[in-house]
Amino acid sequence: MARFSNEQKAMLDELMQEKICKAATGIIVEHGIEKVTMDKVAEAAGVAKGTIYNYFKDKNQLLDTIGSIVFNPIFKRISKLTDSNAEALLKLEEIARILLEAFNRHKKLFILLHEGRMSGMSGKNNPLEKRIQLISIIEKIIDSGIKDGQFCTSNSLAVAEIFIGMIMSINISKITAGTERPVQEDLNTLMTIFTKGIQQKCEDAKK
Amino acid sequence: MARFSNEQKAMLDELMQEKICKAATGIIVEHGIEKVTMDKVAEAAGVAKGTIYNYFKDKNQLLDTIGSIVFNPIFKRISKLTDSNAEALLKLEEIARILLEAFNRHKKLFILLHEGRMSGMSGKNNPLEKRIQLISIIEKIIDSGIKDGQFCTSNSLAVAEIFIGMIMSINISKITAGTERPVQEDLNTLMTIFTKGIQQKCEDAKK
Amino acid sequence: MARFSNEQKAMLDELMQEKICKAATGIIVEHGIEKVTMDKVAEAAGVAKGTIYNYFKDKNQLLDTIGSIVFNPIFKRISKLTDSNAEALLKLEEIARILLEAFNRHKKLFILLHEGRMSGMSGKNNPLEKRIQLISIIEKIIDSGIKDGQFCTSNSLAVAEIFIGMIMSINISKITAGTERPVQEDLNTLMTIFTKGIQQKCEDAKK
Amino acid sequence: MARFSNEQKAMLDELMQEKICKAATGIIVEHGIEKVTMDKVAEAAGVAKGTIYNYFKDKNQLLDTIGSIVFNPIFKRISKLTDSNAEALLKLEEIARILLEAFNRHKKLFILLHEGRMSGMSGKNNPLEKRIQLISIIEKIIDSGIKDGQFCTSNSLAVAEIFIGMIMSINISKITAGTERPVQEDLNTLMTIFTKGIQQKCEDAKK
DNA sequence: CATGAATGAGCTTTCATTCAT
DNA sequence: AATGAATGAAAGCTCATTCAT
Repeated sequence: MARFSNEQKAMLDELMQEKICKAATGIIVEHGIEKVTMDKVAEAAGVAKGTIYNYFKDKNQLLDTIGSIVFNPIFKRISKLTDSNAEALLKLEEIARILLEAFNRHKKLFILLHEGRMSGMSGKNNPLEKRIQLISIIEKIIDSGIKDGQFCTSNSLAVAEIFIGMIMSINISKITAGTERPVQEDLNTLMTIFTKGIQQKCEDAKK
Repeated sequence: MARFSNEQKAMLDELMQEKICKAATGIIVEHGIEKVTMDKVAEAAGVAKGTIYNYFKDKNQLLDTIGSIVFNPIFKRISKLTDSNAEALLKLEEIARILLEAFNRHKKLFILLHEGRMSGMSGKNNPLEKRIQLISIIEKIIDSGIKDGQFCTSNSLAVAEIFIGMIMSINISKITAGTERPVQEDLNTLMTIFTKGIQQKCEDAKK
Repeated sequence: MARFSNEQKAMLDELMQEKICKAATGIIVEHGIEKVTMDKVAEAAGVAKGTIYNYFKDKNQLLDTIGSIVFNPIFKRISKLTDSNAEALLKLEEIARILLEAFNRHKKLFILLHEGRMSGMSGKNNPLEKRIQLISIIEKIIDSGIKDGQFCTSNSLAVAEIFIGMIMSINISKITAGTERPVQEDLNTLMTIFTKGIQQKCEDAKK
Repeated sequence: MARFSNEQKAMLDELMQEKICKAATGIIVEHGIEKVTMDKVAEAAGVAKGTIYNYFKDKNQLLDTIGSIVFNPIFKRISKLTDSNAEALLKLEEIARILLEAFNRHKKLFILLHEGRMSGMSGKNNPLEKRIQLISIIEKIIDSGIKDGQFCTSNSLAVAEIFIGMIMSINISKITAGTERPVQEDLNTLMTIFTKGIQQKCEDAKK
């Protein structure tokens, strides 16, 4: 391979990583993460077992990478969003949209990640860790909405947890029950409930 | 062993099953499901490894049974509830309470089950399967609420999915983020949002 | 195996350990320690691979045990000797005899151990560690011989190292070159050289 | 590559072999022979893994060559010595000096070789084989010393084995126990014991 | 010739399951 | 029924060697 430039090599590397990740992802989606063995990944990817280890330090790193593929774009989009000065409710709607759309892209993999089944995944890409990050982001948005007088709730953390649950549950059902609805429809249903629920005037709550 | 009547035998059998399940559950809760080995279960239960196989076909059946121990009482309570003629909103609140309380009782075990980490769990006790059952029950309650003019939504299934997601997300956070709030508080937060969200007049929705 | 008493069980355990150790030793002797694999040990011992792990925590412990089998009796005999109040030269001769005889019992294994090829062997049974212990014991005997006016040397440690080297070298040759001489003859040759070398009067040394 | 003459090519080959051997030796000395992998050798030598195979048939041949690098100069010096007509005792002293000094030069590498840990080393450079050669040379010197009336022993082979053992044991201790003494001091201790031991008058032996 | 990605045999270890007692 | 020693398939990982470029 001495004939390839660094650039080309990097591309080939990436291609290989992608091939292996796709193979592993396929197994996860098809049979669950606990059925992922390096042998099967190798076979599915059409490479030798040893080859995987040329691209990933070990099984954990492979699974981590798969996690990153799902999570990184999501968090990048959400980061951009939170930095903007859109109003709170719009931000929340956008987060919901991002998560619903991301699901549509990654399908079954997404729910497995969300469910925390990726026990092999270490620290920074641990799905449960990601979930906590997400909730924290949402909590802050809700807090800012309260400050602006848009929302009224005495427990923004619980509300954030609830909000993320609403979204994820829709995603989970799309897999486990095979429900098929356009993202926009789900987004409307979800935001209608949430908006009404949280936008009430605080006086109402006191009654 | 002709000394024992069939009845007595059945009782002994049940006792033994319980002993083994408790041992296994202890390990799950203490160290996570992936650390459950038949050796450890046997040791914790104070029986020989082979003995477990006299009461459970295999490891999967053992894990299944543990799943049942958590889910059965929940579904029994919910069944009773749905058969009653309480009004829809009250039924939903009661389901939320049952699930939030069940979690408090079973703690870590519950979330492991919910998360679907119980890879060994087959069909009928598969947590995801249970989730679908639950959603179906909730959907029917919502439908009846719509018929009664209490609720207004064009997609009762999606709303049911959202409702279950709200509850489960709170439970998940109690483990993963260690949040500690009284069940009643969470129930209030949750029902406030949901009630406002769904109780809207249908005219509002049409606008 | 519930029918066996603890005593009988212990005996069977010991027999099994012995069987496995012998199998492993055979491979070491025949092909060298680096060719020892758990597969081959299992096959040679006529048991399944997993069975070995019922008797030894891991490969290291197996190799350690083999080391102990050789070293423990030697050190037990030598301990008894050093505790006695025999005169220094006699003690040394006895140590030489013990080591030469031990070799005859353990043949090729012994030299491999001595040579430190047992890289897999951990701490306490590391052959090189044992060698150091041995040298330390001999050094003390020489020191006591000096105090008694029997020996004259300015560096008892170096002499101890030399003494052990003489013995071991004879043993090594018995394997590598296949020399066959009665232990007593080698002992005579060895002690003649060593005695004359060290028993010189100190005045001689000063000249 | 027609630009290089055969001679030049041979020189380049040798340079390359040296570079690779040095890299491998460095790893052996630094981390032990069991840590030598072709990857690491290639990296340390600054060549590609495949390149090594252009200069060495396989890993064994590489290790063999390293052995030669240590042993060849030793045997060359010893050869010269035996061909001379110095008297026997002087020859032996010189051999001891050569081996003690060689050790000081090659340190850890030397002992690894001596210990036979170089499992990969085949026939002619097998350290144990070298040891046999060495003993044979020493035996002949002793025999000539007997003929000259200098030495008196009934078993020159055993004495040769003992002599080599004395030297090697000192070397081994320098590594394993970290003893540090000047070569000359060890040489004195060693030769004093050996000389007195073997120079005895034969009448003494007969008593 | 040099390269280094790909290979796959081979390693140690785990553990669900069986079955003689 | 109860036992637990024996089993061996299967896992993750390493590394000497090959070979297309």
